[in-house]
Parts: sequence; structure tokens; C-alpha cells
Amino acid sequence: MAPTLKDVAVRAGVSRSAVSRAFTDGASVSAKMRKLVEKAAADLGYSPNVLASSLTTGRTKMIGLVSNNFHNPIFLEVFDQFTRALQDHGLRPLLVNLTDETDPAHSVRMLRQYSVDGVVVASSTLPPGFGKAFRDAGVPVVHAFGRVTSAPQVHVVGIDNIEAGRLAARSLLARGYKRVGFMGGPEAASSTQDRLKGFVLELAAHPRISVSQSFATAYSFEAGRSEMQALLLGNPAEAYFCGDDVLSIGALSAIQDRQLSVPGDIGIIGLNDMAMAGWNNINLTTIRQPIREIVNSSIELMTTMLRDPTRLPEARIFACEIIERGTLRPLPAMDAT
Amino acid sequence: MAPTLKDVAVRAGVSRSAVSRAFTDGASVSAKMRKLVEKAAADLGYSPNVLASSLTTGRTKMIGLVSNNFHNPIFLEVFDQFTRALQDHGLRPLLVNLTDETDPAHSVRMLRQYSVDGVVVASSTLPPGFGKAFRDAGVPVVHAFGRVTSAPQVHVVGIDNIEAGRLAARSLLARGYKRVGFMGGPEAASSTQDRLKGFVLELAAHPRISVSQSFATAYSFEAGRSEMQALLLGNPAEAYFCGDDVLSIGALSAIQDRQLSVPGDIGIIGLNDMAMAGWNNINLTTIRQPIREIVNSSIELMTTMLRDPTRLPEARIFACEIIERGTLRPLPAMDAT
DNA sequence: TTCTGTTTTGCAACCGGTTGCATAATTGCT
DNA sequence: AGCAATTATGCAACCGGTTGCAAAACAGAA
Repeated sequence: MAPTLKDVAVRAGVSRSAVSRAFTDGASVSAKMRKLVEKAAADLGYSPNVLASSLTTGRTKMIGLVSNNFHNPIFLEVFDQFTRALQDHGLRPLLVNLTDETDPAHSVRMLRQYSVDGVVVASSTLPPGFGKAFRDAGVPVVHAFGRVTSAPQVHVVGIDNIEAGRLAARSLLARGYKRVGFMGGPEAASSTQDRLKGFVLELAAHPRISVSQSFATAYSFEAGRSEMQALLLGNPAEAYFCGDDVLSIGALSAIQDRQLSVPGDIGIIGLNDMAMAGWNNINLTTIRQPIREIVNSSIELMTTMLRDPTRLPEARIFACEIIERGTLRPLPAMDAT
Repeated sequence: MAPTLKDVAVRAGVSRSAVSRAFTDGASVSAKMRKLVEKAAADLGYSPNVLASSLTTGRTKMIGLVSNNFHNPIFLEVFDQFTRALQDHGLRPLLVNLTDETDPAHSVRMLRQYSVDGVVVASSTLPPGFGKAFRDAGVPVVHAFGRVTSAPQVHVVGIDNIEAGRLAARSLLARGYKRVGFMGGPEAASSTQDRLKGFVLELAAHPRISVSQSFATAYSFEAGRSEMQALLLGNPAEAYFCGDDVLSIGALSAIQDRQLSVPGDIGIIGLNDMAMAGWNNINLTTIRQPIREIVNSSIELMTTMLRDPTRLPEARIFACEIIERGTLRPLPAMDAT
């Protein structure tokens, strides 16, 4: 159906190798040969079959983009950034949705069958077996939004969740809250644990501050809402650090239902800074996770790995910043500097 | 690196064809041969290279998933559904982000280089040239969420936007609004035009109802918000049909800013029913677009096309339904039936 | 012009599989 | 057991490219 290299060769009256070389930069071809071949190729509407060439070159220029976060709106932004960044590097994302995957080995096998050049996992946890399987196969893996450890198995790019927890704690302290709470996502998630750890660690230096903690069952609006509803039945804290913006928005909705004011009665600080957090009917004070930087850094790491596969796993940590909006009371006035 | 078919053949002491056949259903192989080969393959950790086999079979089992909607949260759901539906059929999505693509021909070429078996476009408009290019190449195209015409160039699956406009108009009529408005997305979009058309068509039968129209510059929160702000400076209608939920939420925020009540002062009905519309601090009355049905139908159409590529383009239209929540005044009480 | 040194070009083998065809091994029947 | 009809297997060619190597073409220098 589609014209092949051979068709072009025949039409141009040259050998197949000549055509192949005309399409490879830096190959040994004369200018006139290249012109001749390009003419014939254009006439036929030929363009080389990447998959066929991958057989000999070993490169498909496809990158597995693996995630299980298809419900948190922040991930639409993540996918947008990833696909564009990959495209800018001439790479193609083969998307894998891990959501209802019971056996990650299945995805591993699939990605290997398609000979992807690399794998980017965009998720807080690396599916079991991914690290080893791809390392053994010599396929670079970058774990974006993952937990940063001192001796990573694969490349990790993300934020320091402990530091984010501390940052949240410091903001609450600075605003004079005396009874604060941590409302995390699922307790088992390492990101949740780390954020909690940082949060309490920072507050440990302030023994007069009381700290409570609780966990929503998922990173979802409903989970945040019902968790906050439960908290409001007891003796709620003055301000909560929620593990995620969606959770925060759920919590806000529960608070509003009870006719309580934010930040008057209860303060909320989230994490992520998704687009919606800035919508002025939500106006959530939150900790921004630098999505674009994380994505770009992940892709850059990936491309250098493609060039030099022996590179050792490395962790890249980005700083978070507070985005001050309207769900925490303002900082007390400062003395003039 | 990875074991090849030849390695397996050697280890099992059989021919390469035997191994190949052992891995193809319905091939002529004896049970003991299959067992023998499977043993050897398992020992070596072999799994066949799909790309290599695609060379001869002509099937890659990859489907191009093309979209330019990486900002509307509803599309995260769309991607979730598509990736899962594809995976369920043993197909792999090669994701293409058209957002900042100036020349669609570029994407066409890329998809052909990767020999995708089919292309799903998830977008209200089909990029120019897509239809013809892939038809000529014999690659099936399904346009999901597209405009349904009587003689489609490619398969189209979606809703009848004119009907959706009528549905919105009928809901407003039924609730007794006398001055209604259409607040669409970008004026050029055919989906906007169709929704408007249906809306005014239905209202044409009620000459005493006044109808106004305006267009936001994008399908975004900010665009909806500033459009509504502008409307509120003049003499706003009693209720608006907004072209999209995100737009609606922007409009709601502008209304709230002016201390007006919804639905007391102004009613809003959206379109899509994205997850957020159901969040109870938004609680948007809206027209549900049956995402899952559209996606499943698209994939089903795709798989039948893969089996029978000669099938003629077909349009599949799904009905929308009103999801009644809190941004339109209630229906007037009815007489007992 | 002749000879050497440097590109260019083509040949042929290979990448990892599939498949039509001919041959070998089974099976079913008498 | 003997023979025809089936079913399994292997050979070799092919899918659409790439690439090492040797031969051909070209260039510059003597």
C-alpha cells in the first residue's frame, strides 16, 4: 500500500542503501544523490517506516508513559506537559493506564514487546517489579512525582514531601494557629506518610501547638468531604493541611455546609495548586508542586539516559512554594524591616 | 539483549517457524510442540517482538489517540475511558497532543511512520486533512465527540449538539424563564454553532420568550467568568445555557461575586456533567454527555473496522439527559397524572 | 596522464519475525 | 499390515529497513 524504500530506489534508479542513507543524517551521501532520492520520495509520498528501522537500530523513539492517576485533574496537566515535552524531543508516548491493572508484570511485558526506548512512570508509587524488570532489560526508567530516597533504584524526579509537610506546618505556625490538623490521603501511600512526617517534625519544636491527624480513604472530593464532615462532628482543629487540592476542596465543601466560614472558623491549606485552586470561587491557599519543572526535568533525564544508558540513578528534588490565596488567615503584620 | 525467537528455537531444538507458530493462535502446531516451545520460552523469558511481526502481518495493534483538549477536566475522564477500552481489546494508545501543532500533516506523517492500525480523534473538530490522508492509506479513523453530519467522511460518534441545544431550551421553558440567554464557547466552533442553533430553533416556537446570545473566547473558567461579568454589567437574562461546564462554573463565580443568587436571580445550565459539576459546592444543573457510551462505541467501531476495513463511514448519535441539580429553579408543580 | 587518497555507491547479510510450499510424521480405515 | 488422508514440521523467501565491506568514482598532486 504505502510506498517502501524499494519503490523509491527503483524510481530514482539507485540502490536501496542509497535511499536509506539519504534519509539518515550524517550518512555518507553526495548532495546530488540526496536531492535525487528526495525528489523520488516526494513524488511517491514516501516516508520511512520507523518500526522497520527500529529492528536494526534498536530504537523505536517510543516512550512508555505509565500512570494510574486518571482521576485527579492535576494529571491532565501532567499528561499535557509530558506529551508536549516528548514530542518536542521527537519521542512518542505509548500511554499505559495502570488503573485496573492487577498484575504490573503484564504492563512490563507489553512495554517490552513494543520495545519502548524508555519508560516514564507518573505516579507517587512505582509499581512493584518495574525497576528491576527494566533495569535488567537495559531500558531507562524515570519515576516522576515519586518518592525521593537517598539511593534510588531508578531515576526519580519530584518534590521532597517531608519538606512540603514542614512548609505547611511553618505556614500555619506563622499565622498563629494553635490547634492544627493533618488530613492526608490514603494512609498507606508513602507520599502521605512523608508529608505527615514533615508536618509533625516541624511542629515538634513547638510543644504548645496541638496536632491531630486523620486520613481520607482516597484522593477524591468525596473522600475529603466526608472526612471533614466527620472531623466537624468532633472538636475540629483551627486549620488543616490537606494532602491534596481535591481533598481540600472536598473539605471546604463540608465546612461551608455547616455554615462555618473559611478562613474565619477553619483554615485550609492544600497541595498541588491545580488550575481549579485558583478559580476565585475556590481560591485555595496551597503548596504549589512545580509540575512543569518536574516534567521537563524527567524528560531531560530520559533523553540523557537514551544517550548514555550507563548513567547511575539520580534523584532530582524540586522546591515547593506557598501560593497564598484565601483559605488561611493572613500573616500577622510585621515590624518594618 | 532480550531473547529472540531464534534463541528459543535453538534451546527447544526446533525450527524458528515452529516457535513462531507456537505463539500464534490457530496455527498448525501439535500440542506437544507447543508445550515444548513454551517451556523453552519461559526458561529464557522470551516474549515475541510485536514490532517485528508487524512487518509481515501489517498489524501493530497500536491506535493513534489524537486530541487537543488537554485543559478541560472532562477529557481526563475521556482519556481514562479510552485507554482502558483500548487495553481491554489488546490495543495500545499512541498519544498525540495536537495542542500546539501548527501543521496537522505532521501528525499524520508521524502516525503513518509508526503504522498505527487506526486513529481515534477525540476532539470536536477533525484536523484538516486527517480524513483524506488516512482514508487514502486505508487506516480507519473514528472521530469521537465530533460533529455528526448526514454523510460523514469518517466514522463519527457523539451527541447531537442541535438536540442538546433544544433540550436546554426546553428545560428553561419548562421552568418558566421568560428571558433566556445562550453563552457559548468560541463562536467559530461547529459544536457551539449547533448548540446555539438548536437552542434558538426550539425557542422560535415561543415568540414571547426573549433570547440573547454571546460567546466566550475559550472553553475555560476565566473566559466564562469574564463573559458573565460583561453580561452582568448590562441587562442580564434570567437564565443561561452555557456551552460547557467549565464555562458554567466561571459564570457562576462571576454571579456570586456580584452577590447575586443562583438560581434565585440567575439560572445556569451547563453541558457535559463533569465530575466537578456534582461536587456539592458547585452543584451544577447540566446536560450529561454520555462519555462512557461514546468511548465504548468508538472503540467498538474501531475494532469492527479493523476486521472489515471496507465498512462505510457511519455516524452514531447518543442522547443526552438533563442532570437536575441546583442551578436552575425547580420545575413548577404538576397536576396529578 | 598516472597514481594515490578520499568520498560515494552497491552488494549482501542481517534485524526478529511470518508464511507458502514441500516433505515428514500421524492418523484412520480396511 | 498397508495405504490414503490428515496434520506437523522445516526450508527458504520475504516484510522494510540498516550497515560493514569492497568496488567504483572522484579529487588532487606529481
